[in-house]
Amino acid sequence: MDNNPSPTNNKIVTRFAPSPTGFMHIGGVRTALFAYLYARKQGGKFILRIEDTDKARELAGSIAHIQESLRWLGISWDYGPDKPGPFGSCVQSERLPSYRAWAEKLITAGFAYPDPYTEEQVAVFREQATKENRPFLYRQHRPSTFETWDGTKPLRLKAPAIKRYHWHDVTRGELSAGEEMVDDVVLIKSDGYPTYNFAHIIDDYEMGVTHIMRGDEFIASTPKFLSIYDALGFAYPTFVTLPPILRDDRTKKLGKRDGAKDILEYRTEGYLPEAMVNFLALIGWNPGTDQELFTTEELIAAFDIRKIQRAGAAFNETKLLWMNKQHLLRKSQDEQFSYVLNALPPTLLAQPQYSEQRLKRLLPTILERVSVAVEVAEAFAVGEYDYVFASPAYDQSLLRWKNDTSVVAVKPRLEHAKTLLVTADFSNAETIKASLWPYTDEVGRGEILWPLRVALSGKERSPDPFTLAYILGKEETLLRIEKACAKIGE
RNA sequence: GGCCCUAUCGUCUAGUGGUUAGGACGCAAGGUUUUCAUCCUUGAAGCCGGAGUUCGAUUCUCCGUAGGGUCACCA
Repeated sequence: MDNNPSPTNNKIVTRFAPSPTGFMHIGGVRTALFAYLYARKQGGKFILRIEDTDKARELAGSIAHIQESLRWLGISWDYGPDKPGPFGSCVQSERLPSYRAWAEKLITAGFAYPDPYTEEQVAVFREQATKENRPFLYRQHRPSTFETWDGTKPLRLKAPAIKRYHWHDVTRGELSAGEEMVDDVVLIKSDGYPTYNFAHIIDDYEMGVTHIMRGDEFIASTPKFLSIYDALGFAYPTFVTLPPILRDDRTKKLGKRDGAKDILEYRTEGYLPEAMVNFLALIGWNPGTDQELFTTEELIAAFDIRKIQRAGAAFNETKLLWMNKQHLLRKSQDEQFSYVLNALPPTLLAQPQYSEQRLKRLLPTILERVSVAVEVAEAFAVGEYDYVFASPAYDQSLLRWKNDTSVVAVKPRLEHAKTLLVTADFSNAETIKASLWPYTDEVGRGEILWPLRVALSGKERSPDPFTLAYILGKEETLLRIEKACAKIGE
């Protein structure tokens, strides 16, 4: 139970325990994040444990990939595959003697026995149960006498009690499940590796894990776990069930088979790790206030497991985009500049008018139109900013303001604007605007601002002419107006 | 099929035995001294259904309904 734990309680230990079977997606990362946030909030420890007890499903490179994913997000671990703890390795395949020792104790105590059946025989039992529409229970076939375990057969738990189990869950309250959920589960497989059921309990015990955060798919099997705790004589840890993350359409849980992306793909697309962390924290948790934008430090300070949601939540990429933009806008100018620069095609630097200064002046314009780096790349790929780094080529009829009958009418206005700009102060868009403003009042706003903007950008849609003039600088601005005027004369 | 979990705008969510049910994303309209974008304002949009308890239920209870999970020598 979570009885208002002290913020300096060093005894809090949480863990994230993935199996190295591929990349990490949103769901796994969110579980890791909550365990991390809680440990940091409580001043406790966070362990990254690798559950590699299924050799068949293991995928080479997964461990490194998982670590890279967490590091990208700033989720740091106190003990992990690269940092053993006082309890030894954080990789289950390196902890086999420990599982073996506990298994022997259970055998001695009469709580474990070798499975006398072949896999085929057990499969027949299971098919029979399925055919009869009842849950499969191995213990209904438990042998009356136990053989000696030679390590070649699966070792099973002899469930210490066939009963309804009750337990407390921080987010779900009082839970229970009937005896049909209690069974003689496999503890050690015939290949000598422990099952998840057994190994995670031994590890959590030996590593001093106090709070277990995990998805709600584990609620159903909790009675099986509790039987094992009881047989081993371990006290139960605190259970914290996390709500599932659902697909966009809410039809099912987000999973790898249903298009869940590798979390590192978001990095490739240019999402900021702090935005991703902020976003994930708010799926299934809330601070109880209206605050939505958090730094990771703020999340740690605000995190409270009692505010974890019960219901499943859909993953909504549109809001992630918005959140990324908010975090991007809060970055320093230097950080924003390198962010944008990294997203740009290398060919841009070869553009005739490219300069760092011009790109820097363009920066606010870019950032107010995109949310993430891939959109920056896309904007440049479709030529949205071509005019900034090369003289625009365009149809002169575009220069005509809608109130003018002919494009010729705008020429004298552009020429006058040019004379005003010759003496204008170009230190920013506002000063440029000030020099032009009286004249726009005189001839009409659209009458001069539209053709001026088109003369500078060549585009139907673009930033305002003052901003454009500032980005281009005085020399280039005057040159482009001149060119536009010349074009009208043709 | 058994067992278990869940249910507030389209989405993420706040909230209470009596509230005009609040915020955010998205959407729509208007405005911010031309267009696009930004920004601001406004708006549409919700308590799954039925009983019960109660003076009063979105809130508590029960029954439905819907969705999800689970019943491996996977985790």
